[in-house]
Amino acid sequence: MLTIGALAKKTGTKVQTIRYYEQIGLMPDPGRTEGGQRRYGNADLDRLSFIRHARQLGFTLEAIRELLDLSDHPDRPCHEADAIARRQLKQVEQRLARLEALRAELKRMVHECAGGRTADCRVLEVLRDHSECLTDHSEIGA
Amino acid sequence: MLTIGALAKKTGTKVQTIRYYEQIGLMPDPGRTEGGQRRYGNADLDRLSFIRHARQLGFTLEAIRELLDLSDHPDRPCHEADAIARRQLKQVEQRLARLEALRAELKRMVHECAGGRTADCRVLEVLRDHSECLTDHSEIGA
DNA sequence: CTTACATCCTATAGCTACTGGAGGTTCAAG
DNA sequence: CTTGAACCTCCAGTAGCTATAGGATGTAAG
Repeated sequence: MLTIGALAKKTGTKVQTIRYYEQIGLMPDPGRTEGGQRRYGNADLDRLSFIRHARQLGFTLEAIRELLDLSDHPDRPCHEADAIARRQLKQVEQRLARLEALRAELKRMVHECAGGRTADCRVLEVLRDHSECLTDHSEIGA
Repeated sequence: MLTIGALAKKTGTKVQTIRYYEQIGLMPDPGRTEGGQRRYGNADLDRLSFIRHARQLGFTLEAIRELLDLSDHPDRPCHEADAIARRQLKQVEQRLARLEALRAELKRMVHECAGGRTADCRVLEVLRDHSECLTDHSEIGA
């Protein structure tokens, strides 16, 4: 039986994060000691490892909820899990494309900066005038 | 003189977002009509365009605050603006590297899924067992 | 001049995925 | 039996918006 701190260490999760996962129903209510402290077993360790791994691969908590649900029903067909993973892959590829465009633009900005007064700074100039951009980057964020 | 809605349309920003930028001090308090509605001029349009463009390039609002500050003082040396852009470029490159690793892993997962029962699903299996991964992807997010 | 209606106003809450702190309790070692 | 690390709950905060409620304003048509 693991304390929450031991489970946290084993999975590379913060204690608060585990409690948070419990709160939102991603982790089940664990057993408790008489004094009210949480104690975890191997099933909990597996489940949390799954969650953390999926997070590292960029899946949202909602997607992970679905994946866990599928994982809990071994007899159902697996095309749903496949679809979720494909969706994730697509998103990653879109973000990659956007980031590559950003990198090009930033490189251009930085390389053209001669290091004089801010009045002549290419970095600021490019930000001021979108029409100087070569790429589109219309969507926000990355 | 532009209404907030017109300014929003011109810059591809939501009305609420403009009010939010004002609230956090990124946009100045605009003039108002007798009835209390905001009215914007060309300086506001330029400033908001600058902000939006920088956001599209992935700069945080804090970085944008610095860039705007530099932009407001044309006689200062510009190495700070350059440093901010370089920092941003570095971050973008790091994210690119991570996303490329994720893409590889997701591709492998998806391609290995044969489409049977969830019990045999490669997607779920890989998530369950991190040791099956080829890449590291230890940091979270993307 | 009035009415209709789109747009505006403020204030507040919500989103994702956590993280941190205050103030108090429990557990295990010595 | 005492100490002190680790636990507990509850609440607030992060970034960067977005959405809603409930009401006021501005403008164009009749």
